Amino acid sequence: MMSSSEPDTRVRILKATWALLEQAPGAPTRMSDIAKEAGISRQAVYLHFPNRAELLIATTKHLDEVYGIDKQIEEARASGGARAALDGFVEVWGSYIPRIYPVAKALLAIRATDEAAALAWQDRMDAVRAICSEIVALLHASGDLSADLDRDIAVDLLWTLVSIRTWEQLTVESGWSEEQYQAHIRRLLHSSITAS
Amino acid sequence: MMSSSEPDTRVRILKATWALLEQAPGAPTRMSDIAKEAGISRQAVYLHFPNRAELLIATTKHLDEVYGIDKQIEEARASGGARAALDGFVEVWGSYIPRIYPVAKALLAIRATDEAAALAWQDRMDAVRAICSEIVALLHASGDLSADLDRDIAVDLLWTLVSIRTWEQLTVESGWSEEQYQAHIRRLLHSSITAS
DNA sequence: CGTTGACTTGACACGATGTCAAGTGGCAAT
DNA sequence: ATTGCCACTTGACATCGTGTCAAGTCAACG
Repeated sequence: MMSSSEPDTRVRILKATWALLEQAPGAPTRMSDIAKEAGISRQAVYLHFPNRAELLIATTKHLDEVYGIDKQIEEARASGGARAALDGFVEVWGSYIPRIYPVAKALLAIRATDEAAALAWQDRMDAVRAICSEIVALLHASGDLSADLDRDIAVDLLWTLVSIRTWEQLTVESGWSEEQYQAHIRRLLHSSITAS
Repeated sequence: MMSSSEPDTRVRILKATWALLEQAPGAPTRMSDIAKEAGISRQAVYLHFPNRAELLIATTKHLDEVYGIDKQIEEARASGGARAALDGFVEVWGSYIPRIYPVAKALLAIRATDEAAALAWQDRMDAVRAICSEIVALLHASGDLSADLDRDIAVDLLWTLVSIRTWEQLTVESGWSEEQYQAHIRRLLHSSITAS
């Protein structure tokens, strides 16, 4: 039987990484810590992931799968009109950010020194930007895009306002609740990128 | 003559740090690189700064002094009415960010592992927030603050929209020019936090 | 002339990543 | 039952950057 060519060790490592980062979002989280949490030796981690960066990248992908974020975003985008799509996106994405934040933060940190991590992050951000672009297109098509706003500019603006960094500043640094974040970002977007 | 109790070595180190970070905003920039750039031995750097974090902190303070940022912000705030103060702040601060960005980026990076760096950064951000708070107070006093915006919320929002992270996303990541950044942030603030 | 102080040289400890080599133990095919 | 494979373990080691320590150089200044 080759039902599972790889046993659940790989997944155990991913879950251990996730758990540790979630427990202490600021902490260093060494490879040895992760191994201990997964109940295996440090070297065994390297049998599954070539290095720390790839492990973190795999962890984010694992999270994407666990919460079917793609599907959720797709549903939000397809629901009702352009403005509803925008609001839906803010809600879905705004609920997702807090869940991935600890892992995203770690990935952002090694991005500075690791090329692969930088590319992986870039990929994710490009995906978010693509969604923003679709929403702006919807707004434009329905005449709901602010008149004095170039479409490319609107995409950049939307992408920045819903970015993880912005979320971080408003919640972690300013103490906003998840509800406050969503409500005020929604209002901010309404007043700045949609037509009055 | 004790005209200079400390010769210019300290300043040479600060300038070397600045120069290296500016040349290659993404690069690692080791202590040995800085020493070489300053034309001294690696150990000599430690005669002036206890560690990497303190060196980076001192470098940012040095930058603040070189460009008298405090004075510029003060001038902008005192010029004309509340809306003029807001615009002036965006201009002064928006011109300053690109200059300090390379050093700020390095400081942000070690913030994760270094307590002192985290505190130093916190201090700087608190100072920016204080300015945002004053501007919101001015807007409120002159009736220029958007009616459906709590004052605290407005401060957080303003602070986030003019943050270095937001600047980073719009210029470095989205390719905006300095002029585009200033113009669109100004417009964004007008449409979202001031009364129509 | 001698002392002081900034700087140099060279060595070292430490912590974390990543690599290498030699096991160990279970499970499966023949 | 024996053989061989495979995931994993154990332990050692190279590397790299930070920070420390100790001894020495050299010029200025009394």
